[in-house]
Amino acid sequence: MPQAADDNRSAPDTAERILDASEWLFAEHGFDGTSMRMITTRAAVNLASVNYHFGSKEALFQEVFHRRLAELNRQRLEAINRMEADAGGTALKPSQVLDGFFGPALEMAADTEHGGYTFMRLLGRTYTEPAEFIRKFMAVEYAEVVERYTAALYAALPEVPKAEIVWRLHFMMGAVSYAISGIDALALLTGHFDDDPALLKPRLTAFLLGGLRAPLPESANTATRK
Amino acid sequence: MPQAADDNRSAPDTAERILDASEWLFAEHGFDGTSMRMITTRAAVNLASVNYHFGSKEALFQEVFHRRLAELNRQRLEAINRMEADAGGTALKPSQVLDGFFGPALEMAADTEHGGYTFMRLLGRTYTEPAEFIRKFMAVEYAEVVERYTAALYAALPEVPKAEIVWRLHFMMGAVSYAISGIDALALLTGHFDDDPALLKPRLTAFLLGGLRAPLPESANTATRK
DNA sequence: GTATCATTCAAACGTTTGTTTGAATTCTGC
DNA sequence: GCAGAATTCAAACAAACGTTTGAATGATAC
Repeated sequence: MPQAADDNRSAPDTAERILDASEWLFAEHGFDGTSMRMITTRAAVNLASVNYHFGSKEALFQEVFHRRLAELNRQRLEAINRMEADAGGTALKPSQVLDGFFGPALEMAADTEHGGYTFMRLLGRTYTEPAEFIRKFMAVEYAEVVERYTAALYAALPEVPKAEIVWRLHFMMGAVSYAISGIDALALLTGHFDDDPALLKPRLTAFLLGGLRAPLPESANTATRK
Repeated sequence: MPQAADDNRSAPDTAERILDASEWLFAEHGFDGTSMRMITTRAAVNLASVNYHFGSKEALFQEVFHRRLAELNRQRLEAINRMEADAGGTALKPSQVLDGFFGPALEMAADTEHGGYTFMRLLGRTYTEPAEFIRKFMAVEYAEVVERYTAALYAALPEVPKAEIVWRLHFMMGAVSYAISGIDALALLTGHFDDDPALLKPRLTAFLLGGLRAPLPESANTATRK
């Protein structure tokens, strides 16, 4: 057993090396496509050290997510707390809400030096991997943030039915996920891609806002706000 | 060897049973998470019959995709051919282009009886699985359709820079993919989901059109159309 | 009915999988 | 420097992996 599971100071760097190596490998090959030997080889540690430090492959996978998602959602909550305090009881603007929610994710995705980009690629592909144990802890990790931001969107768009907002948030998450993790696929489908990556955020924000504020479909116009 | 690889009449149903079983399993557990024994057990055929009929697990995976994508893209090409013929040289409306491209996919996704929904879930998660051999044949399978539809979008939105259109097409594919394959994830994040699935298409179309026609980001306003 | 093909089957192939073990080593507090 | 805990290490474990084999069964043609 390691001295203390949550104390990063006592464990020199073996655990961290494993996290970094597996983060990249999971993003590249998926959970099942990544073996313990691939991980320990890339991290340059002994094969048994994963089980020693994390207990199992599944537990390691969860820890890879927890490390980043905790920070990501902390930033999101901080952003909405600050914005709502500044607004003093009045509703936020839709663009503010989107910025608070997707901004931290896009910033993390822009960080190619400390693994942020790698993790966001992993996160994108994990949304569509419906493995049981993954979905469970994702729900826990996201619960508070989703509740706060959907409430903020309800207030920001009082004329849009709540069900519509939930759907559009879902669509937006898909668009963002693709924007981050599917760049390779895009390049493959449309030929080469010689564009400035720094332009991603304004491009994406414009697109999301357009979709979020789009006119309601006819079938939804008759629905009452509940 | 089977009598004839492309003659569905001579092979009774073993090959088809394998395709149906593996389609569902690949969607549920991914390529690496699905074993030959899971496939042959679910299809109720002998273990060796996959290699006999398809050659290998990878070749089976490709055939699962080819079977559906060939039909999907055939419909897409038929749709754009018909629309452009009707338009007689004038540019199509953006909503028409989107309908031609995403309509067949959404219809397939609505078919829960013949595996269409299962396949679309599989397709959604496969976009984010960057396995080498998968990306290769996806590019081939999609080449013609993407070329035709991007060209139609260029003509439909002459005031929008081409690079912007390519990006927005990418965003839209992400939104659609999530809309189809990520419903479980959405239900998990936002609580239960008591909504009419038939409303998906109008909801999604409204969102996509809003995003596609959104005002350009400031940073792109200065860019010239190339 | 016999020859010829396609297909199915049970069994085994050699690898690779995640995990465990117990001894060797390194670190920590005194 | 010594006791005791934490960590690393090489080796092994049973189980599962994709694929191959050769004989048994099925269907088709003459």
